Amino acid sequence: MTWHKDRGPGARRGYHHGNLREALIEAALNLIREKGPGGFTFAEAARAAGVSPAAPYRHFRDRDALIADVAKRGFEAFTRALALAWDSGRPTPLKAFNRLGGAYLAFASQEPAYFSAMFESGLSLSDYPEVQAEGDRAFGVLREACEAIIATLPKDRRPPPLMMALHIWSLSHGMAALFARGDQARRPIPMRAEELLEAAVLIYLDGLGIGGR
Amino acid sequence: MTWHKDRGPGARRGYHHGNLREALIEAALNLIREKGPGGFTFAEAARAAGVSPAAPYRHFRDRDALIADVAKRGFEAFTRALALAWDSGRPTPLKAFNRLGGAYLAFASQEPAYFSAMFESGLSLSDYPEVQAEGDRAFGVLREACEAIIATLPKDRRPPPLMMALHIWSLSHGMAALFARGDQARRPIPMRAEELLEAAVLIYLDGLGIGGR
DNA sequence: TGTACATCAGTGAACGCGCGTTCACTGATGTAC
DNA sequence: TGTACATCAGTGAACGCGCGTTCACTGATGTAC
Repeated sequence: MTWHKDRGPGARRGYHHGNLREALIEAALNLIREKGPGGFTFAEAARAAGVSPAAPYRHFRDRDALIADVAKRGFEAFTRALALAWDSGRPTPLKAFNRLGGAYLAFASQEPAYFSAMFESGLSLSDYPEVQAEGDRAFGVLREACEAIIATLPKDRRPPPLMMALHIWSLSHGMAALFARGDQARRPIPMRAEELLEAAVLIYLDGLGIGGR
Repeated sequence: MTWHKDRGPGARRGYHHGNLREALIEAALNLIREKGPGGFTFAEAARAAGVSPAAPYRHFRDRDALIADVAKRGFEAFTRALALAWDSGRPTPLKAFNRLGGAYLAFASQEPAYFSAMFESGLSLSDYPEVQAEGDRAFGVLREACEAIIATLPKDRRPPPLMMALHIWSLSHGMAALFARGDQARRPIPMRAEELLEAAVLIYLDGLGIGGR
């Protein structure tokens, strides 16, 4: 057992932190979770990481750059969660599709800090193309799923995949942002958001002529 | 023409502002529009209104109280816009329903400051019940519209109105927040958000067995 | 119609605070030979 | 394997700034009689 290999998360080695970049991001997530994306400061993140207020500048150009990094990581985690839920459409596209919606809501609920950094931080996406790119990858999972669903329809009744994907995204996102988010801005409703979304998706798919009655 | 009656908006009478409360709200809207709900300060609102930094305390307990008032007014305007679009379901519930969706998107696009104060300011709704109440009234318009649509269905195929209203709200809100908002957080898509929403609503209604093919 | 007075809605100076950022610096780490 | 040196990733003190909030105050307005 040596000092160097066995320190836990957040422990300090001495003069050099060793993992400051990660520690700052972790601190940012905690602060955003508690106070929203507005109530997070560079200085406080430094303090939480146990480091002088000048240290973060070795890793991030400024406050926005840190938030952008958080948003990017959020989208990476989001993409993983969605892809895991979709699981290439197994066992059936329809079942997998419903899992996908559930995963969207679960992410908003369990990772409110990521969620608000990704969607409500006010970052200009054009200033941070790498964030946008990760967001596009997450959307790609959704679109892929829509394409698989569409493929089960006869050729003359297939809707444009982009349109369908944007519909499903809007529906899921609206529900997540209004009723499923994991912070105090959640609006209470007398039912489970997962079931609400599932019902909406069923009706929508029915409207497309899929599954059903 | 007297000095007292003819001053324009924002003009000062002298020692007493005469309309400070309104001026502060107007200033807050401008600041939120430019910098988001986080980038708005009590002090700057006072400056914009041409008044000392202590003056706002005569009208608002603190910064949050001002934002809450902005959100409340936003919901009032929103309710009016939705009710106007719905127009009691004239000439037909279906046509009016589509106008309603358009009005939702138009509000997000034309009033981004209200929109973000209402939905993204991080206010705890339970701390400001009057904001929640106004939000509920806006939702009431949507629900009323859904009930009118549902009434056109045979009795044995009517979905629960609350469920349908929450579906439509989620769909509209997601689209507004992602693709139709009037600020820099809007995500560009290669089609008009209004048409995208209209298509989604048609498919959804079709799934309910309304209108159609 | 005047006058005295209460109330209202501002002023402006002051406070303590935390933030973002910079600077010259220094301890720790990595590498060339 | 040592040693010299370059580079990296921190320190800590300092700065100017704007914020929120308070305070005793005062000018303007409204009202009772």
